[in-house]
Amino acid sequence: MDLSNRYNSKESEEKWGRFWEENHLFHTEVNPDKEPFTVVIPPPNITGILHMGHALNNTLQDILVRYKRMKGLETLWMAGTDHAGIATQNVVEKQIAREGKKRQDLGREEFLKRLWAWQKQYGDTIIHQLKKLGSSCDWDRTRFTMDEHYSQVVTSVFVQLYEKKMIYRGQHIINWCPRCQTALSDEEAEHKEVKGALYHFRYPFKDDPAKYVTVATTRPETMLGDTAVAVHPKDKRYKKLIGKILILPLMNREIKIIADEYVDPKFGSGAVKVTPAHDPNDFEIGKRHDLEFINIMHPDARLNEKAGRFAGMDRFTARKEVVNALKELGALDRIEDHLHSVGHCYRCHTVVEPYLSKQWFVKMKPLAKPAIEVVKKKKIKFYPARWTKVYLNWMENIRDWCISRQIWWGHRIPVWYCPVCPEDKNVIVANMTPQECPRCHSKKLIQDEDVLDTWFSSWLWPFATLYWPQNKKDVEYFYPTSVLFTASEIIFFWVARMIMAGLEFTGKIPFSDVYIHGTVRDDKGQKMSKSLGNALDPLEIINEYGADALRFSLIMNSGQDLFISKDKFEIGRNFANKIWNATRLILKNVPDNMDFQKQFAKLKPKDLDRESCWIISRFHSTLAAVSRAIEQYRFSEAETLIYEFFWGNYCDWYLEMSKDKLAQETTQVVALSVLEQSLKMMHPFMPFVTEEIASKLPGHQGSLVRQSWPNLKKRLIDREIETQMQRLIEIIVAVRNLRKELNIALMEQIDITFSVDKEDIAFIEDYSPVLKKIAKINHLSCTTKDQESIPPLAKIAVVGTIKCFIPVCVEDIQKEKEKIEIQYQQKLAALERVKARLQNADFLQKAPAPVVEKDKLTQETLEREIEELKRTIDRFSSR
RNA sequence: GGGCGGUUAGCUCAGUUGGUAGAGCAGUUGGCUUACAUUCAACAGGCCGUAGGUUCGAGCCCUGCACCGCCCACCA
Repeated sequence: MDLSNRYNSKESEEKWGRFWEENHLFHTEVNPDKEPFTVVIPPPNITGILHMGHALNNTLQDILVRYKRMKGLETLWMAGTDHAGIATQNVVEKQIAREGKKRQDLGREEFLKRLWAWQKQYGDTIIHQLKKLGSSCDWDRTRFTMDEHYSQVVTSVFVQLYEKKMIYRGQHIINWCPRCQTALSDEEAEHKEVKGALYHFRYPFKDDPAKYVTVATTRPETMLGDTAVAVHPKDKRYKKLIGKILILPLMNREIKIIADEYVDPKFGSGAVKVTPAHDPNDFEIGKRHDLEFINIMHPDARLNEKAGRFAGMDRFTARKEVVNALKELGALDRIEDHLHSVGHCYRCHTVVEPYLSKQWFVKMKPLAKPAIEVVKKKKIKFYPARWTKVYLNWMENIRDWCISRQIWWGHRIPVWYCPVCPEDKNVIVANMTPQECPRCHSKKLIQDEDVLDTWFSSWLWPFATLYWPQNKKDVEYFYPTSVLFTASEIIFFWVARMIMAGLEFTGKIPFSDVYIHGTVRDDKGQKMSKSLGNALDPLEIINEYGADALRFSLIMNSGQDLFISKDKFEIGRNFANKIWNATRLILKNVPDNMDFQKQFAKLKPKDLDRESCWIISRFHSTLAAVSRAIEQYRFSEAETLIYEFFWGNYCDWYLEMSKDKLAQETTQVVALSVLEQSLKMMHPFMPFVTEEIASKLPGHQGSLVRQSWPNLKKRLIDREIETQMQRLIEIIVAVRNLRKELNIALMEQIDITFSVDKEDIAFIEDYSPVLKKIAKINHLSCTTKDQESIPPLAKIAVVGTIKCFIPVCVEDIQKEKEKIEIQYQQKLAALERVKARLQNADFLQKAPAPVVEKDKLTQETLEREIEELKRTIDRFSSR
């Protein structure tokens, strides 16, 4: 067979990708004879394209899934995409903004049409990209979070929770994104440390305007909505002032001094301005003291008419203006630098505003309780285990979940309001659009405008994708799923909520293992993102290096967080190429129609040479370790083992030792068998190249996908021979060392003598043929230690108890010595020159710094080299 | 404020029952040996952050400290 000396990744990826898909090799069915293994994909958002995080996440899943499939389990990897409410709506809004339009210009219906069009296009794109990566999902089952059935499940789950009184609607301070113009959950507000300022203001007393109370804030504009000042009830400084009236500057509103335990007397002045409509703590204080709630802001964060003369200003403009105005009034006490954490929208990074509004919430405490239990009882385990604590800590302090979003793209909240019935009795929650109000039979019902949080659908993913609850057969067989792969950022958003939903709705845990992998960063440690311009595009890497190279290299680096630069992908590409070329060597030498598997089965140990026994033993040792590593989710370790075995043992030593025996049938059979078994072992990691190569082996049929994982044969593991071969390798390295020292070319035949203990004579004799061949030894003599006679002028290398030496003649040594002495003198002279230059520079102080630096470096280098040469000369003299 | 992770060769990192420090890349030297220059051979390079402790023995276990990074929290 004639094969190119470079592995062509593009060609075979296209070929095998198509082959797998056309033959539905990843398709799964309920099969009572087989044990099921299920993984659900973390559904990528339909916002755009595959990034490195996806590549890592899906490679990890694919390795395990392909491994389990080969182990004979009925392995379902559920594929799909997420509608990603806010994120997708944002990108489509940007798209129509280019036409100069807003979503309101299109209207809800038209806008949603655009979104569905987007979904059609980008949903397919991302699936296509997952396929290019080699992901072996059951594509026949591909789901989308807004599929009809899936949406029904979302609705029914909402209704269920509502009926259990676990969903409620209420006025609360929520995180509001003024740009997306929607409420966010606490998790969707990312807190970042920001250098801000703490502004101290003076609020004068009504009855004595000369006196005042100092309060502090990081958001001056909110003072326009203040309705009280709070102090700690036991604070001596303020005790007698409680109940007094202050005049709120700029607004000239009378506000009372109230006492509340919340206030920390040690912070600032010990007095707090209270803005119940714009701060969660103040909101609570406001409720406790029955204060007025003044909302001073429009949804887009411009101030409203309640803000007096500041109305219409953006919040940050108003911030400056309020400070200026207070300064003019003499009410500004001081401004301090202040480091504090500020919430940002996780989708558009705008500073979120604590905002009072009416939203839907899920009561989380009752859901969290069993979800804490299952993790504490180790029904669900995190890998690495340290994430358990992170999970538990969050769950134990969980707060209610704001699930309504003021956007259009998503699952519409299944709530209708009757305009006739009174305010608190007008809510109708139903699975289907109700025809009339059950109380007053009015037919003019109005549906809630809002949609549900994206994660309110994602949390059902492990079972809703199986057509729960209708498809009992699939659910019973494939659910609970086996393991979930995700990044740590997603634990709260998704993992925790899936556990709660699984327990609440199916009564079962959704998965038993959670594998948390690292984040992909650039080589400087920054998160990869399009906006930073440091993102490496997986598709570009696939194009340039190949999908297997991408996969292999990513996993190689996946111990913790990954710091990736482009050149890291060479290791995978080179390895794929190495496998390819090893195969070329073998195929060149074996007949096309050889039934090597059958012949291998018939081989007896006595038919085999030592190298063959060794490589077979090494294969099975590696296989055992690789299987164990995969089962324990130690994927990078598994790859290292494979790499060392295939390149370091099979190619570097076995094939080198066997090259000239490849005409012999036994060698052919062993070489081919180990290759074929190795391909199977490597297939989960590098599916394309292994398929391509396997297909070229004699007698090969079909695909590796459904072949079985190599059988571990412990009796073929021979520790003894592995140790012996290790020793032999060390000896060969030592001999090569000698040649290097003596300047003898690698290919030049040499004579060598070994001086060994008596019991090692047999070892040397046994291995002498291969030793002579690999180390290019012409004449090999062996003496025992008691009668050894090493000539005085020999080069000696010691390997354990074995000494090897080559005699050398006096002239050679003399010549070499002279050469080195000349070098030594030259370097010494050079050093003197550099030193002189440096001294001169110091003295005159006019040499530019780089020159001095360079000379210093040169001096260091020279000194090191001189040291080295001196040592060499000493060695010559001691002989 | 609480919690977690890291600190090992110039760079990126392995190092799971505590037993004489490893890989890849970069570097130096030498090889076009018809499988592979996406290669082969050889070399060099580490008080394993710091101070103590446990132990016959610590990169690994315990304690303190320093620096870096991450997460959580109602830090007006």
